[in-house]
Amino acid sequence: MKLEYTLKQKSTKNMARLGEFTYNGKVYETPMFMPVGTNATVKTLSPEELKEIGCGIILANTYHLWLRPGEDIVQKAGGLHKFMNYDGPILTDSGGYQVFSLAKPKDITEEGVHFKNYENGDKLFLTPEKSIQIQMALGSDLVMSFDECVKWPAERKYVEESVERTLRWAKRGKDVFNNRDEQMLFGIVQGGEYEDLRKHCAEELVKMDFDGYSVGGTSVGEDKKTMYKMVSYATKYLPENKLRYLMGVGDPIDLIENVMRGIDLFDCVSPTRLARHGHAYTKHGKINLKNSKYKEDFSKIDENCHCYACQNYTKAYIKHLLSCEETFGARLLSIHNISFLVNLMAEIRKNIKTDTLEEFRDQFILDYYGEGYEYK
RNA sequence: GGAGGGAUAGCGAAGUGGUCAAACGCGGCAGACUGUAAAUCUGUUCCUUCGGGUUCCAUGGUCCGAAUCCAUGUCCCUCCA
Repeated sequence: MKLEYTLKQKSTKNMARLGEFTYNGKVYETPMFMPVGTNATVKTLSPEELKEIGCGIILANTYHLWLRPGEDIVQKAGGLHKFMNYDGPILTDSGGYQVFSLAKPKDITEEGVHFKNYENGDKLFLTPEKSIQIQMALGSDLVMSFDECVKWPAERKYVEESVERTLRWAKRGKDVFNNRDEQMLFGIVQGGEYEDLRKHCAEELVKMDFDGYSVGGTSVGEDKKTMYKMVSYATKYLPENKLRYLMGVGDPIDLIENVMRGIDLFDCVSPTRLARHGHAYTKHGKINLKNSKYKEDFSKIDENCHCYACQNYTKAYIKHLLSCEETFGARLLSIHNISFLVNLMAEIRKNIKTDTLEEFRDQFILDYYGEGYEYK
């Protein structure tokens, strides 16, 4: 059954919103953070661990699963949920980010985008229709339109053309999707840092009436102030009764700031990638457990954290695991980092209820960055 | 006892007269990472008051100039007895 969003409460001071949806009989609250599992697995973690952490929606990637193992195989397996043994909601990205990360400008055409398989050199061509068909075959719950995630900075003229193309692609994808009962389709707002382009893109998508809306083209190298503007320019024109998903954003402070700008869903590779690279989020900022100063530090990663890693292991032990390149270190840090963001979202929701999000943000910044923090 | 080979920065290993403070790899120390080509990538790694100083087993020598050539010594390895 299609997941249905209900708006429960709005802040009186900013655009923050509290909402919920039910999936397989379980109620999930938004705003929410969604960990990324590109290849139908959140790197190093099992579905059971994800549930224990308190994750709701997780992500998978159309592009990667299309190439390997192929959507037909996932379909034969009984769909993505069965294939990867995750019974919570799954969102699939459309391949739009790979337009940003893998394709060159000349590879982008009106019809679709040419890619070269980095594994074997095969020529690939992904179209909006194909992306939606793959996602339908995968059976994810939240399906993303195929879009162009534009680099930053970009010339206004280019962004203008790109937005129009992304709108045409959204329409083409939607026609193929044909309002399926069991899946939601999201339109993606692009438009770079240009307010009128964001507005135009949002309004045109809303006219097409999607099940939810994403804000894309952020976290591509811009400074935080610019990112926040991009988000405001988009959410301002989106309907209140639909989910809004900010794609690829996961820096802790960005979660708070963008909830205040009306975002419900976030995803980011940071917690898992940083974990594999030895870093941990803490209330007092990000730390690098590989640093020699943790060699004899027998304290928890974060005194305030109740995750499995913090309950049972010390910094010194995790540092040791990282030094030996033992995979358990990356797992423990992945558990911790995702927990940190999941817990942060819970704190955010609590503060929306009491309408104290701004005070919460100010205190968070003070704890995390110390005095004199400036948005960069 | 005899014959040969070798000793280079924390480790492994290039280099065999000037362009060598010495490639490269590992290890060490840091940094980066935002819809994952990422358990990856980048920087740094003799000392320094940034002028320079002291290095390639040790000592002596040849040469304008030596990690590189010669002599002696020390240690290690292989083979033959």
